[in-house]
Amino acid sequence: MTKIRLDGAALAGGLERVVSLLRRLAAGDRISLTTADTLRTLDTGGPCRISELAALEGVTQPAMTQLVSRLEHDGLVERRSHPDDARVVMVHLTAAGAERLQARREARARLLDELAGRLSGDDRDALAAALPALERLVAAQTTYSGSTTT
Amino acid sequence: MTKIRLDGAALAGGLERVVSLLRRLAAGDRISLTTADTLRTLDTGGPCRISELAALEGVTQPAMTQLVSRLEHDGLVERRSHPDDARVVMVHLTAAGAERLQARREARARLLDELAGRLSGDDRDALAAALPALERLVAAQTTYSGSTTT
DNA sequence: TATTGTTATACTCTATAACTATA
DNA sequence: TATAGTTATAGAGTATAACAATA
Repeated sequence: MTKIRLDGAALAGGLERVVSLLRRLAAGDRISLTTADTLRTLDTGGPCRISELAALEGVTQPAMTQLVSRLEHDGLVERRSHPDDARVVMVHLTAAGAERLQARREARARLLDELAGRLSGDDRDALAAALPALERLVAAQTTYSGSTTT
Repeated sequence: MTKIRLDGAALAGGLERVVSLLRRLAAGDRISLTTADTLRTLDTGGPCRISELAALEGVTQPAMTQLVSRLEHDGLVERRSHPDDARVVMVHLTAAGAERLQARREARARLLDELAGRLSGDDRDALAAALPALERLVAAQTTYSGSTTT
């Protein structure tokens, strides 16, 4: 299509704007980015221990303990014990949590559908074609983790 | 390329993951998302009044007053008076603020370059081709604003 | 009287440090 | 002794309400 080579700076700028966009779309939301992303992690990756969730979300273990406590209080997740190690707490997404996440996604999808409706057909095609690549870009980071020392 | 029609839900899911990715990349950062986005807004849109910044970032006017005070204390922005209306405070990005933003972008660009390096050439092309569309998607929202009542 | 911004106060969320329980 | 998680305390950031200055 284009001969333009992908430039990290351009990509960073584009993604930076995406964050800005989503922040504005989610402005009316009660739920914080960390909270939403934690639910998303549990949804896509399945049950997870506190320490691993903390590492994934880039917060401390105590902070994740409290976040999980809030989510548990709201009925969105459940604490369960690990069968082989009594020290470990496995966090499970509840049906209510999955529903909450789904509702949030649908609301966002409606807004994005509306925005996408203002684009040209070519633009929409370009976005649709890039989604799988975006998926793999994120996967590359997840695999990467470990030496993310700033 | 693909015949797949752009689906708001798929787009929402993809963008959701992008946020997750960038949050993790920025984990070591001192600077918050709101702070970074405020600097970005000033950089791309030029000087701006407090109330407008607050509306753009989805925070209250007092919160923006305090954020601007912190940024001013750090030398990243400057308060100047509006020539025609003495009530208005115009917030200007300083050279130091622009540098800080640039440094953050470059660090991010390096990481993204590294991640993109693990993708196939086709994937990189797809991302490069989608960036202008992404740009226009964000622009559509900016134009939109006003009736974003949840 | 309406608008722009600031100050006062309370609440949420997070980090660091100290602690408990299990391996 | 090391690991997983919790509790205690303090600090950053935000919201609501009350206020000051200008239009």
